[in-house]
Amino acid sequence: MAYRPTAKTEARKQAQLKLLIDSALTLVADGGFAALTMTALAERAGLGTGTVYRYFDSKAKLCTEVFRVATHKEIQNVEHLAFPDEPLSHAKRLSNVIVSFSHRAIAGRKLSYALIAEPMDPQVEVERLKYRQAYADIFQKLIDDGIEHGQFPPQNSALAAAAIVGILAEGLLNPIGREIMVSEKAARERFIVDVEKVCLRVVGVTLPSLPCPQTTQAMLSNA
Amino acid sequence: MAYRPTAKTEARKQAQLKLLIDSALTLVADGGFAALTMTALAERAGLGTGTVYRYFDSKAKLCTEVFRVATHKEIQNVEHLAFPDEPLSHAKRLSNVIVSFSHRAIAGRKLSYALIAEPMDPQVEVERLKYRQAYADIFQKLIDDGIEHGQFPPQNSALAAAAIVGILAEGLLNPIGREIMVSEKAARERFIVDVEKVCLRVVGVTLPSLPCPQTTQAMLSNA
DNA sequence: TATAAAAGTGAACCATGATTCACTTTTATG
DNA sequence: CATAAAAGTGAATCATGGTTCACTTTTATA
Repeated sequence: MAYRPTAKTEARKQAQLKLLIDSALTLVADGGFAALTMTALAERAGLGTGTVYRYFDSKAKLCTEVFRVATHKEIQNVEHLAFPDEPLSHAKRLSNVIVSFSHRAIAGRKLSYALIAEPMDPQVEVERLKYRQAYADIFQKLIDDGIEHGQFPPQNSALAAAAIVGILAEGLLNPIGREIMVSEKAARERFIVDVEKVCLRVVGVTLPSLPCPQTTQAMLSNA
Repeated sequence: MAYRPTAKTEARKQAQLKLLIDSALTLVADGGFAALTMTALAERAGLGTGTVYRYFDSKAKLCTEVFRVATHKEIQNVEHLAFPDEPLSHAKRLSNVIVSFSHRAIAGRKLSYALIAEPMDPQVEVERLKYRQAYADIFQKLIDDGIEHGQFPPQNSALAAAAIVGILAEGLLNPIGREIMVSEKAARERFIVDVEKVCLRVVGVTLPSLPCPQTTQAMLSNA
């Protein structure tokens, strides 16, 4: 004798959820997480503030979800490049990941920055750490694999992985990197090649074009 | 016939200013910038909230100043190690900087984190970028100098410098690094040595203990 | 169409923390 | 001491933005 949820209403609910998340992503992509307020979101989605709370218990939950969604694709992409279907050298795979990450970061500058570096509530901060860690984990697996196969020298792979994440974050998202991002295509490409070189050097791979002088213990002594 | 500021009152004013900055540093050092509220500061310094405003126009000004003070010493230290009075190899100087930075970061974990990574007002964020850039500038000068003297291979020194900053930030201040920081002294020392190695590899210096297999173009091809 | 469940609403409420200001206290001189 | 300038005060105010809730609208059934 009364109302019952049905396929159609369920679909609508999903659609609304998607609308909210998409709206939230848009807000973040052009104003960072700072621009993601409950009221702004409601307005952008053409809903009332209260309605947002039908879909997300709290702002923290919302941020977390938005973060998760934005992140998922990136991680997937990197994972796939790091462990592709066809056989590829470890160095090449690492290089593919770096280059792809760089291009994507350039394409979605503001969002990339928000995901990897922008200030947020501590509760959401946890998500960012997970995000960075997800990258680091993939890098570490790749490096460990490379070491086993004699492609990379033995090393602290966890640190090397973190280092690469740090380089990507600092190199691409700091003011210099951000300037490069909006510069000419050729300059950007050159820059990305340099980022690639640096990351490869981190794991102990030196490209032929970049001679690597052997350093003796003497050079490190205090003399 | 009236009041005139004198040496004694001036001294008192300076003392109050110092008291405020010291109190602010204490707050930041153990609760991060989040703990630095005007009221908390006033209370810690044993003054009224209004009084704080006699010394700092606004919270932003306060934060900026606190940041500047906290930063100054660190930068000085790094600068001096990068360009010391006695002659030292470039690799050794770089290594000294890394190690010293690491030790200091470990000693003042929370403060280091706050300075290099913690969320703040956009206005103050500018200061943090300057801080990171000040490090990067020193590294870059050192690298350029090293390249000129044939100690480091030619490379994008600006990027390499940013990379080192990124590594220090990510390597020492991310969860893994922070865990290491509170671990046993021996583990910490080992970790710092690894950080040192990674940073040296970034600029193209490979330590004898870490063989660097030559990579051929073939290894990077898609085959 | 009558009904009940769910979705939608936005003004009101609340929490936090910066900022102000009318007032008190301290200080240096005549 | 009388006075004026400066320093100190903290309750009151403001701004921002998350959260709630009494109410309206929509929807699916009998």
